[in-house]
Amino acid sequence: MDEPAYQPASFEPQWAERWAAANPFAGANAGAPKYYVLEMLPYPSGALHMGHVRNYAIGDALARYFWMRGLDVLHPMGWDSFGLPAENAAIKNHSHPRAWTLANIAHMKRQDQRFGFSYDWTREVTTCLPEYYRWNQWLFLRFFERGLAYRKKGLVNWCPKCATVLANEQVAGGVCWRHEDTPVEQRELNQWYLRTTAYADELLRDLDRLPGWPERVRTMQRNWIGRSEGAELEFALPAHGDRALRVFTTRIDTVYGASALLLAPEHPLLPELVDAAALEQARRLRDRQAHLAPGQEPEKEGFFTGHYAINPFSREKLPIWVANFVLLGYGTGAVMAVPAHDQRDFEFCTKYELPIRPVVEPAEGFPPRLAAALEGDGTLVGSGAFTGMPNRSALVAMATFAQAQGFGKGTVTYRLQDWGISRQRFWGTPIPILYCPACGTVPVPDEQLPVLLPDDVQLTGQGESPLAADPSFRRVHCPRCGAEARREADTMDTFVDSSWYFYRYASPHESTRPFDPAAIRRWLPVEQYIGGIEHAILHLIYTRFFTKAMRDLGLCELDEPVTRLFTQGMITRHGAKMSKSKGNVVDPEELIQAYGADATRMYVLFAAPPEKDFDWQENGVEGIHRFLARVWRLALAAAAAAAGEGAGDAALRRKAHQTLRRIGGDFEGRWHFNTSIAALMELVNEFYAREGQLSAAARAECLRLLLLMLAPFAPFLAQELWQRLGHAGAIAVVRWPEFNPELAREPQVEIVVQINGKVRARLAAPPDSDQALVEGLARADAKLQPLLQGQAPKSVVFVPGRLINFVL
RNA sequence: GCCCGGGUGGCGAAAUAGGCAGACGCACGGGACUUAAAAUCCCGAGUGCCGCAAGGCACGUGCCGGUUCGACUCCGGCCCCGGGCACCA
Repeated sequence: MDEPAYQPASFEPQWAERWAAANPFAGANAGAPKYYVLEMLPYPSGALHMGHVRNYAIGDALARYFWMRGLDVLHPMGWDSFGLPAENAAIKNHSHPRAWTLANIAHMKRQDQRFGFSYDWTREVTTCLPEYYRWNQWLFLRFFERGLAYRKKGLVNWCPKCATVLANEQVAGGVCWRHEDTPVEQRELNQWYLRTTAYADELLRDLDRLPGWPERVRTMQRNWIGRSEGAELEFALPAHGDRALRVFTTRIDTVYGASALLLAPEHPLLPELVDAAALEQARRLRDRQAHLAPGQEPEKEGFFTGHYAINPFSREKLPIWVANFVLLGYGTGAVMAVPAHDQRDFEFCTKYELPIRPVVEPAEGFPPRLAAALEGDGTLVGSGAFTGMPNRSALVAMATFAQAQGFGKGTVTYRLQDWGISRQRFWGTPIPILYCPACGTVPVPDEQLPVLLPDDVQLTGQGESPLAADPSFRRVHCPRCGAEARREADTMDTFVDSSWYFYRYASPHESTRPFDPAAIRRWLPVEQYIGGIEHAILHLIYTRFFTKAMRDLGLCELDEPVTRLFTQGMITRHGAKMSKSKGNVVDPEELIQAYGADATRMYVLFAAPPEKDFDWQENGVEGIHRFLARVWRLALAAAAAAAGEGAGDAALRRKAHQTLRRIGGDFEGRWHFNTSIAALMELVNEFYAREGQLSAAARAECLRLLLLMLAPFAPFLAQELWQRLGHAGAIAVVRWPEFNPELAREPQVEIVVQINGKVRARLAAPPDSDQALVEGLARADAKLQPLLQGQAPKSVVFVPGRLINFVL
């Protein structure tokens, strides 16, 4: 009798529909300990790509496993649906960004459901809908009240292709994160900022409290925050009354060796010091700096301003220069040049023939070269009252002295800067602020939220925010004085949306506040977050900042939002990242057509450990399809049953329980699902090898275990066979089987006998045999006698169940 | 330059107590079934050498060295690949 062939298309869609209509998990383990597994929400660009499939296959396997382990699992999905591509598509199609976005969401949601991912769709969050973005506005206002949101005029990164401002985190190597061929320009604009620097220290310190995060990500965040301890010093400007130049240094111990003060070309004091021609020269230095290819270091350049400042320690008169390598955004935008103890200062001062004076004598053992003096510890020389002091001590003593004298103090400086969130775009959350000629900057009152995006708007992709050109949006009355006022026309960076979306999942329909604190206490923090490494310093710093800020606003009680973070590897093809422009994309939809959703997602897990990059293999999915068909035939075959106890029963049971141990270990440990799946294949191979020697009972029992273990990886097949074999209900809510160590134990093991590390014989022994027994067996072995030559071994190394090694 | 990863068959990989290197799969070869093909099932396979054969010997986890009875695994030095940061004072 022939069983029907394995045709996933004949049953996957039906289960997909049933699971979409009624999530089989919902409420199954209510009241049990919770497990919040979260995958980074996607931008609805149009269709799922293989990266999504990998991300969701990992999350879904975990969700399903922990469900079966009896935990109350929260596994939600949503849409990061504001952003530029929607706006560009709208310009192209003469439609509204909303239409394009919502159509994409509908399509991608169907794809998610077709894959059978176990999301709780009753918690779906869509960030471009007013019911979500009004809480962006509400949170912004709370931040504003606390001084965590503020507006300032300053130099910002501008991407000409995006036609908008970018945050520092969105610029890498001088180019836009979305347009890697487009250098970012500097513009001076009035922009809104979130005060991430208020949490710089905590964001850095708490990285040590995130052992569940990859070291790589923590390192990247540490570098990004870039804390350095040092001192700020004031250098008086005698020609400018009581004005002074503030300088940050980590080497206050070298202050007596300063030869000049160097200003960043954009330094705000510069216009007071020099004439228009010199300002123009400074501007050119800055521009040349901005247009460098990534990784390129320009030659040090600068010019003398004609002014002098007084070294507060030595009272020496130092020339003030402008230097291209001094950064306005770091420290105070001005440094003291100590050429004897800093490589960059050395290059600069050598070029412009400024004096070079060592003031730290290297400790003995250092070669008497300048390079050695640049680094390393030593004793101060030529440093006034501090001469003779070890430089480590001087770091503290001189800062203390400066503070006592009132011209400086020890400080900490961060590389991290405040997060510029203004975007000159339409498709984003409107910033809820008004500008009144009488009252100034006025927040929109809470009861007027949300500030809605208009439906009819001219999108051009040029110039300032499209909202600025919409008079009905812009014109408004001041809520304080009633005078005619103007609305802020910029919208928020979409990274604001994604900074707290997973809080919203906990109480997605809350209509009076962003989320219900009780629901947050129930579900947060996220036990396991899964996503791409590309967000290591964007999203993953912003969301940590939001958590801390919301905590200080009394909205939640968390210090950190995510306990464990997993960064999945990239899928490449022909060695390159998949992209439409390279024409090397693999469409998950086509794979479903050809091999089914189970095979597609299972291959992605089988191809490599999930944290590793892997290159797409054309016939890999086919191999998994073949395996699943093997399972199908095995489950539905009318196998000849052995009478009574089958000769293969014990061996199959053993293999099944060994598999249970391995897969359980993979889920609790490293998530090397490739080996979990390999273990399942071994089990199926064992089935085939033992076919005909199995009792009906043992066969049914092991088949049941196989299906349960398959459920996290190929849920449709597991469910379909579960039903066909006459088991009731949803396999997803069946308890994960208990591992039985008795059944998994080998009846006997092969012991490898070595002499001086060379394999000389093999012999069978009970699995828990002790050293004396195995040693006795080995000596009794006739072959071994001549090799031992009657010698008593110096020592015997015994590894239970593995080997015995005689050391002669 | 600094900081993280990584380097194992034709390919993806496995080996998480320092203990049989290459599980599992892809591709490949052979056989069974078939009129035939596909599908399926079974078998083979790191490299080299010896042997009619069963089998045996040597070498083998980027390179060099060390520790150890024994090293993909630990230690020291180096090479290569990928990623992050980078004139941060």
